[in-house]
Amino acid sequence: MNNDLKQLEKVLRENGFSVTTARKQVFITLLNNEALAMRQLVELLPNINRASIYRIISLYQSLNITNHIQIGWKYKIELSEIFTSHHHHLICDSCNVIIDIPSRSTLENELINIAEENQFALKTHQIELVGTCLKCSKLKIPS
Amino acid sequence: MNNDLKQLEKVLRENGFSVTTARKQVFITLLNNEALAMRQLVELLPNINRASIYRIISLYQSLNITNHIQIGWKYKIELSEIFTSHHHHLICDSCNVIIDIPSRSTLENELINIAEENQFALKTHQIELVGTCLKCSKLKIPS
DNA sequence: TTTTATGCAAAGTTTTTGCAGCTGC
DNA sequence: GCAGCTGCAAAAACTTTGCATAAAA
Repeated sequence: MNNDLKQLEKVLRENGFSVTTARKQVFITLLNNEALAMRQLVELLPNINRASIYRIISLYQSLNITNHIQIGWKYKIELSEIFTSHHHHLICDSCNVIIDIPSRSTLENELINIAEENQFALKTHQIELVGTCLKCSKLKIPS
Repeated sequence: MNNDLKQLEKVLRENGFSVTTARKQVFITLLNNEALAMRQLVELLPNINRASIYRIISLYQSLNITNHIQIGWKYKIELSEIFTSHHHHLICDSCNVIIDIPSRSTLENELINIAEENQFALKTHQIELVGTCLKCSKLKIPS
């Protein structure tokens, strides 16, 4: 069976939660897609009730299975670094495309230092770079 | 007159928007407070209509006067680095306190490089470190 | 069989919209 | 005076809740 799915089951069981069809389906959907808005998730899973999807994502948040990423006023859900390689985001403020970029150790170490200096037990972090992608920059009419 | 307020007026005028009482009040409220949820902003400004506050924040977002910062499912609004010194956030997942930390050039340069490598015209960025603050770590009952 | 999760329907929140009237320029 | 804002009220979108039923352990 899929390795990621095994990992999901492990996390759920270790924390005393059941492994259900709905929870697996939500997980698989996130695995097969880029970051999704709740609305998209609901649309992609018509056989699972809206309220259940909210409850599942809420659980996943608290178990650190997913992350929220902020895009302007809205947010999207993606699997956390337990399941995807750790990365950061370039977000185009024109076309809203999200480009995943792998992290690098210099950056990561810097963050670890900052946390230590503030006596902060770091669990996770997010870096979002907001700007304009090459395609949109080119499209822009020069003033 | 307040220097920050002058700067606000400048940004508004340069982009062809009027300087109104409501816009100044929203700005001053953000200036005098830590990051605020929309609901708090609405409560702090009972004489300005809810819808207007949304419209103002929406405008401020697009002019880069404010930023959204993500806290779990929710977000808060704060003034952008035009008005506050550029900083990042340590967010405690237990008590939700937000600690502002000044940035450092090594970190900033690293981000600039990443943007360049991806041919991305960087406008702004956010870094959130999520974990547990010293106080909450101490409170935790060892298992 | 007992506990835990889901579906459904309804309520609660948050955000957006259209339009009339007021303000800033 | 005109263009652009704001207030108001209503709608739309999003999220949460309680309880009956179904699925997991």
